[in-house]
Amino acid sequence: MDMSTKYNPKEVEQGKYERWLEAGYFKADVSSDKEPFTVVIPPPNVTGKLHLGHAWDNTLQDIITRMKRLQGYEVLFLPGMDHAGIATQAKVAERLRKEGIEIKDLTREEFLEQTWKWKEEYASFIRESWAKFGLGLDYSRERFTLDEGLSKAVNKIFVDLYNKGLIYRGEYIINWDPSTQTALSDIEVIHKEVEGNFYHVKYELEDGGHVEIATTRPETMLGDTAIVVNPEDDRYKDLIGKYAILPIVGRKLPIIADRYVDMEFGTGVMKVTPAHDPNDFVLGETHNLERINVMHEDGSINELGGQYEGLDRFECRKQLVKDLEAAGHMIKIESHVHSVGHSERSNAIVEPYLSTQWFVRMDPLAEKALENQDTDQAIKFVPERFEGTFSRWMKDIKDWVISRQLWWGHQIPAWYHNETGEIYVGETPPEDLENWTQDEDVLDTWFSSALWPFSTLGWPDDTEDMKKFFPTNVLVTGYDIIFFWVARMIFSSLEQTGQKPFDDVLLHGLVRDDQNRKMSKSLGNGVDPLDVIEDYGADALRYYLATGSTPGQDIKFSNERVESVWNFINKIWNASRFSLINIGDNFTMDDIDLSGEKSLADKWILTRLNETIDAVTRLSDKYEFSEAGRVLYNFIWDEFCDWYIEMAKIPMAQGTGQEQQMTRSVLLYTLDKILKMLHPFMPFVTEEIYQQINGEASIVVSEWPKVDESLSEQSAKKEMATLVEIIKSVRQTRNEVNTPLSKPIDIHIEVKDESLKSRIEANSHYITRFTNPESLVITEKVTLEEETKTDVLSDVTVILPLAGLINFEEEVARLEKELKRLDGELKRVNGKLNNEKFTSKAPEAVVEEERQKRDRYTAQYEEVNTRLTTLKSRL
RNA sequence: GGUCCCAUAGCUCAGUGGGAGAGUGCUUGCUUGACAUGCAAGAGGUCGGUGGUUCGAAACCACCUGGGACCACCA
Repeated sequence: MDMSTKYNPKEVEQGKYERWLEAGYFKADVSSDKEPFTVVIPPPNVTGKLHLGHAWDNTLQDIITRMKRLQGYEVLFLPGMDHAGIATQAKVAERLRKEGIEIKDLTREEFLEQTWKWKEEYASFIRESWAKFGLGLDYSRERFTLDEGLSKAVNKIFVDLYNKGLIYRGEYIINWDPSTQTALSDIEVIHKEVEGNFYHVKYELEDGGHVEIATTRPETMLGDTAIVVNPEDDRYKDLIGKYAILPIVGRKLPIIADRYVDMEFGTGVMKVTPAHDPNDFVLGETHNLERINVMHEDGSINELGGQYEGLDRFECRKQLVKDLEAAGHMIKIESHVHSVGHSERSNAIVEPYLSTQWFVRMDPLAEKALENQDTDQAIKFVPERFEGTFSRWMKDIKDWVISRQLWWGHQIPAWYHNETGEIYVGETPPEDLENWTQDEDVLDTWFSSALWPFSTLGWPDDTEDMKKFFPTNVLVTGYDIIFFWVARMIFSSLEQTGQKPFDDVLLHGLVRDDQNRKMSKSLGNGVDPLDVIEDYGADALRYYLATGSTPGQDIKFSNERVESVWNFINKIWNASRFSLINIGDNFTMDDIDLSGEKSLADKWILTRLNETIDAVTRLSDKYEFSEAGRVLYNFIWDEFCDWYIEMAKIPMAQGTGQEQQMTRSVLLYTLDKILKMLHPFMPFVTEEIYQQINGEASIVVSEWPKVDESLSEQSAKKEMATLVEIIKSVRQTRNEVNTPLSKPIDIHIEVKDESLKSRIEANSHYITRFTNPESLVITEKVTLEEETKTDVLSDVTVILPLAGLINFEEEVARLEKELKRLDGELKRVNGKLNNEKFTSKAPEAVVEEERQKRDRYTAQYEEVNTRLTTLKSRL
């Protein structure tokens, strides 16, 4: 045995991960006949280092897979990373800019070369973090969303969907980020409440008079092509079919009617700008209006903006407002809070923009995904409520813009004929390639992430991995990416493989700081998981993250709690030290023999161990790790350490050889099961202790504990409960009368039941051990003339003669209070039992429990009452 | 506007139909031979409010109050 008195995470963690990898414990064997269990890691972006959210996510995956590995499954925990198109491109561009290089001065190839370098750099940071976290990943199967196999899958799916008519190209209003100059999907746009203005502009009518139109984006009026009112609106009915004049520009705008207009809102008159607003775009389509796009891709005004050409959109707004005011066209400006879309990545204000893009037709895919939830193939969401989040989103989903005007990503497998303009879409380039030009755009990152559970296993090829490890078993991720990722994996997998991508989805929340703010780079409030590991060790961090909240709830990061986990691990460490010291060097797992005569402590702890194994297994299967962790914590600290080990010290100090052997067996047996149950939560320290016991053998590939009913004895629990009650009673009194354990006192225990009396006598050495009596008398009837403290317990009465230490009157008062309490309990219990509705409707077990309580309280009441009477007679 | 989550001890949070719990903090005592990062004893809660369902509600339902998240095209 070589263990310091203090748990040192750095020493413990040193070198373990490398040894696990060398031994190949995490390598999944496709030819194994064991049942497979598969988890794919949610691929982190290669944009930066891993944060606490990753640590949490990965810990849960690792706990699940380590547990399954111990339970005899062929486990595949597959690692990989995401190229993260926009985010990575932006980071690389930023770094280049710092080096004085502008992205537009590079060719596509040159830029990609730089980006691959970046990717390699960050990939190694990420792998270092995974190692620190202790993740049991099969690196032989590591994937990257841009690698060859995955690109093949992406192309195949693009072509398939195109051929099925589920991917199309067209000119529509999309969300445009003028900063990164790319299209964005709806969910990449973050809406924020912004203090803006409502500009009320006067549009003169051709025939005289005017209408008042309110807008929040006056610069878009440069692209107005109509005025619209509600056909039912009496105020404006007459105007329909006439013309208004666009201020400044002077264009004639037809006044049209459409029920879309809300008569109650604003002035009830709306300008229509089909090229710069999604609703106006739809109006433009139904009414066949011209689309005038007045902006360049960088958000500045183009030549169609006349005198404003070249101005940035917000500069143009200012200038236009000035000009409208000068021309007497500005009626009023009201301040107005409204929600404005911002780019998730660049935070630039998103411009609704007319643009030619590629889209996925969502309705048929969404329908399939929703229908699947009504079959026996339904995906189980944990917690359940997120299935609602998923289906609500799927139900009114819009088509998905998948093209991005970037370089870093999967270039769209579409080619345009240089002369005819004909489109070719295929997995391989057209044969006469010199006549064709490939689409410059790449696909949305999430298009490839959506294929992750099967593209990583070799799909579309009919690989052995696909056959063995797909569908995967559980996907663990944050609820914040249900739309981005989970939903898209589900419809993609159902469409492409005909199977669900995973059986279960376990959703966790977000990591927040101590002020309950989301941890983010911009706030600078992020906590680096590697710093936490440096201070407390990976095992403490993992246990904290796994048990710090329930599924779907956010976690408020607390250093204090991680520290208290460190204390717990230190406790485990020292309990193991005790065990190892006491079993000695020559006793091993093979020497465990539980067939001989066991002490009460042995029987009790083995019974409780069985119950703990059962509970931890059950709770973990339901992903209730905080409960499983609590059960383990209580068993280990409160029962194994505080009671069993203390009791085991007796035979170890003064028992016979046989008794010592049994104690060694039970100690080691229990410790072994404890370590195995803890291992998924804290892999490093459990491995260290396991190897202290077993030498080279690794706990990683050991076996999950099983309940052994032959070791359970329910009666031991009851006997133990009585002993604990007696011991606690004495301790309590010792505290009250300020008599430390070092000072022996006389203890009398009155037991009316003969068989209970003999059982307590047989175990009196435990009472002696914990209470340090001068004399211990266990008898049927105690009669003492001196002053006593009397504690009436469930089955026995503890009487301590404490002449001079306790006050007669106080003792009487205490007993009276006790009598009153028992009286209250009795009234409550009798109230229930006398209620016919209770006895007839409540389950028999519950009624029986109440009856037993009544009997116990009655006996206690009588006992206390007798004592009290005696005591009073002496006053 | 719609949907969802949260409200339990000073603090952080478990507990989802039959005895109000843990960690931490606080009080008191203890150099007990694994651990003072520990041991023992203790104080501290009308489980946000109101009403309902039930023999029985912290838990289930409705409404209300307060906090938070997400979704949504209101010019």
